[in-house]
Amino acid sequence: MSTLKRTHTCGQLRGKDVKSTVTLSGWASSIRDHGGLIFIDLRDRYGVTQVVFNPDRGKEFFELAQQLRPEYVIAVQGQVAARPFGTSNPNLATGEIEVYVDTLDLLNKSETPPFDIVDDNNVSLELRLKHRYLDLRRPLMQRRLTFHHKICQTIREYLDRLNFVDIETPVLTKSTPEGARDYLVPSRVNLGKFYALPQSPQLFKQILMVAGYDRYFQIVRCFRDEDLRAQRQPEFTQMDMEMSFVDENDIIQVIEGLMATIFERVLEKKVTVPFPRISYDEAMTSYGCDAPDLRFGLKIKNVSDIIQKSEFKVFLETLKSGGLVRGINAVGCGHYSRKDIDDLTAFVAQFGAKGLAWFKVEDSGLTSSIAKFFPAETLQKLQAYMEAKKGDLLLFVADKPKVVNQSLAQLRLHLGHKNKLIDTTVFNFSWVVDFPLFDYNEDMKRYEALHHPFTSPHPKDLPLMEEKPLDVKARAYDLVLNGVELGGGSIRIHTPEIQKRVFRLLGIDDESAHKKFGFLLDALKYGAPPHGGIALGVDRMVTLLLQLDDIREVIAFPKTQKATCLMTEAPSEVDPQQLKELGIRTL
RNA sequence: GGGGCCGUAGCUCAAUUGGUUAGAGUACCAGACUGUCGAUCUGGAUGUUGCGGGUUCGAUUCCCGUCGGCCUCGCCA
Repeated sequence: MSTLKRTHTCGQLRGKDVKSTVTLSGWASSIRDHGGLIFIDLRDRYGVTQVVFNPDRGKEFFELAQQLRPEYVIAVQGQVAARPFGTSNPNLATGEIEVYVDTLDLLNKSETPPFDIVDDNNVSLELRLKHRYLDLRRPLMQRRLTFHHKICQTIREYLDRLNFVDIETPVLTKSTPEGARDYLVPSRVNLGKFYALPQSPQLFKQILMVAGYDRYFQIVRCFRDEDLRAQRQPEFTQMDMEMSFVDENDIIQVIEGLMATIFERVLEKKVTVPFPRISYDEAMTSYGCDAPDLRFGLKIKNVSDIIQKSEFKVFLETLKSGGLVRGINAVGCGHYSRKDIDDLTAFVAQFGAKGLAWFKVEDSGLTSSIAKFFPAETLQKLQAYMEAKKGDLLLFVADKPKVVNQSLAQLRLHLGHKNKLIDTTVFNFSWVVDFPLFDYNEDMKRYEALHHPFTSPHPKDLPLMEEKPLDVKARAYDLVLNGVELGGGSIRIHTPEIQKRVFRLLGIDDESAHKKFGFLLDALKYGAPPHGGIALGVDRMVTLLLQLDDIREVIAFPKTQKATCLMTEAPSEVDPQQLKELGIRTL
């Protein structure tokens, strides 16, 4: 049983502490045994302090010190001393001093860890996740999780200051088959019935507005049973908020203030507000996607008009069947080889593009294997319109709008990274606004909500709803950082009449609307205030602010791509008795 | 559900065209060493080449299946 209790942390002692007697606890990190003298880097969450064992200060503890191995847990008591001249370590915050140990307490041994507990150990994610307790012991991971904590703490303080109330919403709730697949939880006391884990607290926060909590927020776990990506986990955390008696600008201002506060307090950086706003149409036209990376150019241009004066069948037939021909000017890529262009063609093929037409810009103008199908005048127009100079490479995709946009959006990012056009030191925020309210699903032959079915249409578009639903704009807004959607929100529908009209357009009849969302429709009847809100992906935000590209690097216990936890081995089979109680049988 | 990459010592990797004793660095163990901080020096031990099958005189290498990890398309209101 240890009698030593720490007086300081391992990151605390400085020159001014010399001669004081201290006790430190932590993990033995680097052990350097010189035979007659042993140096150990003692590590805890706060830093590293070098402790020195000298046989002159007690043989008993020196012999014990010889038994120490990496990751043994110890407490030491001793005297702080300035390091001898020339031996201080400028890489360590505590590098001016060391502790001469008088008493050593071995609190616990450790097996040899499967990997070194250091920042740059270069170990596979698989092994790190299996022994996450060791991985999280690395200072790097401790800094990341602490950063995550500070972001959340700042969010809470900021919103509290603005009178927001943190209110918890249920985790066991009702399945809403719209949107992502639900995680289901069987109910023992209601055999054959299921709860769902929330994809977001969307409906509850609207209900809270009806209940008069005009400023709500929550840092809340959300669940979606869909396939994983580096940026996507089945459970993730959202900063969710909702306000009453507001319009788009109020929400946007609160969030801009929040981001500015986070940058100031946590990153100690300035961020310029307000953030630029770009319409959905402009985003799709110039960047091919609704979350454009505005850190670089290479804008997409529509050449459907210009190339009508050509004999290139691929282009002409695409236009005839309602497709588009669009392209980008890959500035300075005129030297690309046949193979380089083949690689780009293969790249866009992933997104459905059947080909990639190209022109190189030379002294004589545009050259290409397909140039012969284009009149000289058209080639000149093309070059001028694409703002192409000698040495540039023009790349075009002809296809259905969806394929053209996605291919070029990805190609643009690919070229941006490949040619180092992106300043990775900047944080570029923008709002994407004026989204369409509906999207047409070709496979299902029906309209779908682009955002979600509770998003309010622009009032001026209300008359268009039934005749031209695709022309109706939504009062929705997405926050984009460096080409990644940080989150989105909208002003909601607050009258049952409009909500019913939207449901009807989505093919949800009154009966099923009542079954699925009856409680919301009921609530809207009893004096629902106008309201709106937003939700931001916290893990995603932290990842971006730390300039990482994998969300698992900032989540303590993430899942693998197959949605398993390598440490706990969840999910796992359960006792047949458990299933029996739930009235469930596996197939 | 589709496409791709990977799996060799505790860890990170190598191993010629398929070739006979599967190597290196590091970690580990032992010894030496009173100013190291990636300690150093000397020595030592370490393999179901993910698993199963096939082809072959011979498989880490080629083929099929399977398990696991990663990337990606679809999916993610």
